[in-house]
Amino acid sequence: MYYKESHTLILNNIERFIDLTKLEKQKYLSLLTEIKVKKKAFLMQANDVTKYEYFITKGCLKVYTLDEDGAQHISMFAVEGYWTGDMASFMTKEPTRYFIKATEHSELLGISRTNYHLLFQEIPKFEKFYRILYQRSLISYIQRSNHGMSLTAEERYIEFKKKYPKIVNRITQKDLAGYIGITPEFMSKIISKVNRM
Amino acid sequence: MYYKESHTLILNNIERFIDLTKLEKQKYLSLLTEIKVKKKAFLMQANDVTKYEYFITKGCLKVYTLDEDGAQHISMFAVEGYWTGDMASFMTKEPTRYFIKATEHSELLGISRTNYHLLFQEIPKFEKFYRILYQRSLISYIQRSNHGMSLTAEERYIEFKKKYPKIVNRITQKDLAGYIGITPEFMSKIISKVNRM
DNA sequence: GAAAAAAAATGAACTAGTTTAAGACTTTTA
DNA sequence: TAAAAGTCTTAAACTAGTTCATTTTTTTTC
Repeated sequence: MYYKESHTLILNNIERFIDLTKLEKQKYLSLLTEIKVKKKAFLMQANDVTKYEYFITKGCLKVYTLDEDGAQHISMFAVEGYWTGDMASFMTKEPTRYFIKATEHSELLGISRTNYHLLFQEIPKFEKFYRILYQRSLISYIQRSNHGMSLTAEERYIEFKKKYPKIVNRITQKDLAGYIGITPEFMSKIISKVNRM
Repeated sequence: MYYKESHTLILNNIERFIDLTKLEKQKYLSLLTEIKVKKKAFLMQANDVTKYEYFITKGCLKVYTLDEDGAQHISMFAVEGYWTGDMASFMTKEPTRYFIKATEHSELLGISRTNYHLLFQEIPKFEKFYRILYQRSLISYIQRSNHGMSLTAEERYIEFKKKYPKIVNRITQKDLAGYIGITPEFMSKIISKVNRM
């Protein structure tokens, strides 16, 4: 039995934490929707009520909010193998404050709210999968929220490069600045300084 | 059937997300350990391998890391009704980088690593409980990590007061500075400025 | 309840990061 | 493939936040 590449990718991701029978895999895959997003297109915009949670099988997207001055505060870059979306809006049906924009042509698998809840009824061990997935994300966000408030911008940049060496080369300096939490001008200074060292 | 106050508190917390039978409640409570921590005593110190995850039934604790200069970077204040610990160390058995210190005489219920895993075998619906608990924590940490890098210290202070009005009065200004991510001196200036407004 | 220790306030000199502006370089689009 | 739009660099003037030092106030301890 062969799966297409995107399906292999998502099943491998899930089988890090739980085992699935062939039948369960089929059932699971049947609950997903394939989505393509062209470069510069939006997967989500502020005030949307988001209907899906997403798994990226190809490409790169940035998740961000806009402040009054129009500056982008980027909360994550999502590439192949990452999960993304706005969980708050997904769960509560409240409109989102986030934008999700493809920075490359991207392909995703989405699970709708209905199917997300159905999934737990049909294959209860997905509770375990999500329990562990959220637990791990939580660990890294706790760290990020601390570092954001205690490290200098230069230290955060060096850490980002170490933690996500593959992502650095796929995004613009401007977007990286939006993630690190500084202006593009200061990002430019930091990079030239760090490269000189 | 009556439960003691601390047991009522933790059961109510759990029953926000799942229903439990009397038997399940008894089973669950039997897996917990009661812990008391005197003011200024440590529940956890860097390099410990943490054996428990905690639920606070009384008191207040601060969770923090120390930097090279000895400054405390506080990641949370845990009061009655909150869950705390170091999930990374709890899960992986790696030594923690965190300190958890009681800022008031505190009482907690702890679940050991063994019992945590046993719990999922004995009462599988706890997977759901933790799935939702982690999901909600994740939502608020994502927000905090963004705000930490995009709001000014004054904005973060105002937001903290709005979000945790009861906690503000229980902690020192110095500790609040460690949470906001600034020096105690600048915290003092912000507070006097905001009060003047 | 006096002495000691810790927290809070204030101010002056400093540094990390912002703003504004302008020119060079790169990518996108027609 | 030329023009337009966006990105990157540099620099000068500025502001948010730090550091260090001192005094006052509050809390802890014996």
